Amino acid sequence: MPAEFSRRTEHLLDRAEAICQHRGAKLTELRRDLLGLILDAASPTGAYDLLDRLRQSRRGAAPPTVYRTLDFLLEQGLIHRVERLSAFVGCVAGCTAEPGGDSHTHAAQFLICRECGRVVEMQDHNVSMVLARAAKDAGFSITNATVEAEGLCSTCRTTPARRTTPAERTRAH
Amino acid sequence: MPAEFSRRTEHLLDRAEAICQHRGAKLTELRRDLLGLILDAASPTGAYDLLDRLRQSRRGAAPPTVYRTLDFLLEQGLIHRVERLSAFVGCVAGCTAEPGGDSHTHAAQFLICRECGRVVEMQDHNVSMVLARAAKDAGFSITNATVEAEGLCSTCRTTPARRTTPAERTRAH
DNA sequence: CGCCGTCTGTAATGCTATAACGTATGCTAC
DNA sequence: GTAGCATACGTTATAGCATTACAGACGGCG
Repeated sequence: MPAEFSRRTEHLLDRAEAICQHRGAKLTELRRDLLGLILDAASPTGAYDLLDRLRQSRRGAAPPTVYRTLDFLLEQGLIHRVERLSAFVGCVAGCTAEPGGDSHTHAAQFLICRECGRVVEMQDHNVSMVLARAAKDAGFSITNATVEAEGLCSTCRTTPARRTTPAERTRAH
Repeated sequence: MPAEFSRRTEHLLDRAEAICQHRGAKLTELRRDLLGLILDAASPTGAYDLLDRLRQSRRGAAPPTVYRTLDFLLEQGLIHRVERLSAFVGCVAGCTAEPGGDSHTHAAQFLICRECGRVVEMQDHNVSMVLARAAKDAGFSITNATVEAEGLCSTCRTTPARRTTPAERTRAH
């Protein structure tokens, strides 16, 4: 049976399902469950963490189960991979796009706070444009870019440092 | 005994050694050898590939040998890590900086051709500035950014596709 | 029905990175 | 000189991330 998620997540899942359907792709129960786990997590989550959680509803799950499903979700633009963390995070923009929307790839940038570990997703057009421009000057046409910045978030710059653990971040909401 | 490298690489190694000395860091024989291997390779190289090559001059080398040394070289700005490839590449700018130069971190961007696999390093100020600006608007101060774009290089856009193997790229020059 | 493509299960393996502990060497202070 | 300390490196084991390869299940379609 399908897993249960927060109201917000269930809503995003329904939108994602509509988007997939419109594209002729199937958001199967497995895919829906995994996407739900990712969307419900408060921060980027590793593949094996997801596997552990997935096993609570699917006993037989194994690494390929997760990686295959992640590949699908990445292709559909419903999640992102954060390279520096080897972790995956939901893409609200991808899940709420108009079902008719053409491209499923949109440029994102991630800001990772080295103090509290929190990750923020930006979708800044200037960044993508300037990067594309610079690449073009080098004779290069970009299809897809990874932009991940490490630094301090506004909270951690102004308050005494306190690093949250991954577990704290993961289950919050 | 120290390993032997191309003329160009030996020259870069000498410069790197001067830079380290100026900073009070020691470019030991191990570190020099590994940096030489990285600089001599024609493309980003994985840690275990480097380990294999390193063993030709150091029988006892093991993963920590390599990773510790890579950490040192990264700290000194003599190499970069390409996240998308889990691989390491020499930084000519880092190896040729003025020994008096202050910061050893300079922003770099990588362009990875998905057809031929070649990687180009850019150091575009606009990209760093626009990214820093966008982050600031989100209340974030960047210390360090990963920018890696995938796409097609000028050659691969104009000629029939022909993907080189990692091995071909690695030993070229 | 028989074929084919997609999705998932299962076992094994490979690649990337780190932990933990030991040894050697060189520097500084006394 | 030697005690104390820091740095560099050796060695063994293990943790963490990802893929290969093959098999079964299921649905659509000629």
